[in-house]
Order: sequence, then structure tokens, then C-alpha cells
Amino acid sequence: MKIGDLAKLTDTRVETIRYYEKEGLLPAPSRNSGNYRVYELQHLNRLSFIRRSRDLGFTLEQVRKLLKLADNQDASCSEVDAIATEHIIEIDRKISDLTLLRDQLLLSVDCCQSDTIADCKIIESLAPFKNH
Amino acid sequence: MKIGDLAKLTDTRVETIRYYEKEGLLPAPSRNSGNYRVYELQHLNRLSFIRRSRDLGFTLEQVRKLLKLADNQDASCSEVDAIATEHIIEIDRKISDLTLLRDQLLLSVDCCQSDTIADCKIIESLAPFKNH
DNA sequence: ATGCACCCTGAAGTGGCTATAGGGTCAATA
DNA sequence: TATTGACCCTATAGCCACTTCAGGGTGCAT
Repeated sequence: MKIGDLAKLTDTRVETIRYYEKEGLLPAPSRNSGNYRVYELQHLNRLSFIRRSRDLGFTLEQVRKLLKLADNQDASCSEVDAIATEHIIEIDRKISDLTLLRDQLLLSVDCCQSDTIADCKIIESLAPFKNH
Repeated sequence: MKIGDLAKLTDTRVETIRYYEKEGLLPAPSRNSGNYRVYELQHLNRLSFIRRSRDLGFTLEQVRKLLKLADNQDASCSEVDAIATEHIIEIDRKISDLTLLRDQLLLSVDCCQSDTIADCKIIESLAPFKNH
């Protein structure tokens, strides 16, 4: 399988695959006579794992840890649980931050019935003091 | 006012203030005999506006536009409204993405009652196929 | 005179890619 | 056989919004 095929199968850009290789997330595959990368099923599996993890918002650093843990089938999965739980907490934090922020913005936008900047409630909500 | 004072008043790092100056968001202040930046009230106002906008999640590019609009008191505020509304839509998108993602993760974590990686539901939910 | 907190500049690093330049490979077609 | 065009290669720079670092200067108190 060539890099383009792998890219299509995993919905990943070719450059991203090469980037993962450089970062040590994906093992360097063998090369054919023309120096093209040749991928096997194991690469497809590993890249799918990485992409799925990234889609779920894990950082590459977290993915690195998850891969290492996944490789060790006999190890305890408590560490996996810890990473996932910490990630959920982080996501919850983001959601509540964004919700607060959204409400504040909506308030300004809804209130702004004026025509000019001078009376614009949005600008006013950003300014520290009245300009006069 | 020296840069450190301005930093404290606006809860901004000194380096960030210099960065905003380099980026043209904050006008270059005058200097004292020792080449230290000397800030006036207008700088405090402008930096506060920038920080508040950033806190609300606007990009620096959006802040740049908002500042330009805010400077022109007679202009129509419809553009401001457009920027803010587009931003709210963006935030809504992020919130719903994160909520979906959170639910998926929670499902895996709640289901994982096993001890070893081999049976870990979280790892399983990331893996594309069963490893056997 | 010395210490220390603060200030200066310029360059490089962060994450997670994406884009660009400048080339090589390979299979199909004219 | 020559050529086209899709694909591949490497190396480097760019993106955002800063942060960090190296290597120095200033200013005030002790």
C-alpha cells in the first residue's frame, strides 16, 4: 500500500502521515525500488488508532501514551482510564467556558439596536471605560 | 507607567504587550531616558479592549477589525454585529462538537470495568479492528 | 559597591499540522 | 518511444498567539 492509499483509507493528508512518522508515532515503513513508502496492515491499524484518538480531542502526547499502553496487553488499564477521565474533565471545562462566553456575547449582540459605533453595545461591552 | 505596571493592571504578560506592539495592535509608546517604554491612559484603555476581546475568544485578526471599527465612532456598527454573530456561531459549533465528543468518551470510560489493557473498553473504542 | 528587580532586543520554540520549492517515479497513452 | 500526468520524495518555512531564552542594560536600596 502506498502513502496515498493509506491517506484515503484513514482520511488523513499525506503530509500528516509523514509528520506522524517523523514524530515517531507511526513506524517508518519499508521502501520500494523507487524509494516510495510501502505500508502494511499494521500501519493502517496504528494510524486509524491515532486518527480516532485525535478526533476525540486527545493531544499527540496523550496519543503517544495511549499507543504505548495499548501495545502492552497485559498491563493494567487504570492509566488509560486516568488519561481519558482527565481529558473528559478538560472538555467539560472548555464547554462551560464557551457557554459562559457565548451568553455574554449574545447579550451584547441582542442589546445592540443602534446604528453607529458610538452607541454600539458590543463595542461598549469590550471597552474598559466610557470614551468621552 | 512602565510595562510591568501595565502588565499587572491588565493581567497580561510583559512579553505579550511587546508582541502586541510588534503586531501593530498597541501603538508604540514613548521611551524614558533609559529606553524604557512609558505608557499613558490611552494605552491602558486599548490594551484592556484587546484583552477583553481575546478573553471572549476573538482572534487577533478579529480584534484588529474591532479596534479599527471602534476608532471610527460615526461608522455603522453592522460590521461589528456581523463579526460578533459569526463568532457566536463558531462557538456554538465548538460547543456541540465538544459535547458529542464528551458523550462518546464517557461511554467508553463508564463501560470499562476491566483490569487489563486486553479487555479495556477505552482502548477498544479507539482500535479499528480487534487485535487477535 | 553590590545586589536585585525590573527593563531591553532578537531569535527560536510551542502544537499540530499545512504549504511550498524543487525534484524523482511510474503507468498509460499518442 | 516520447510524453503526459498522477503520484511520490526531501527539506524548509509558515500558521496562530504567544512563550522562552540568551545576553545584556537600568535604577533604586542597602
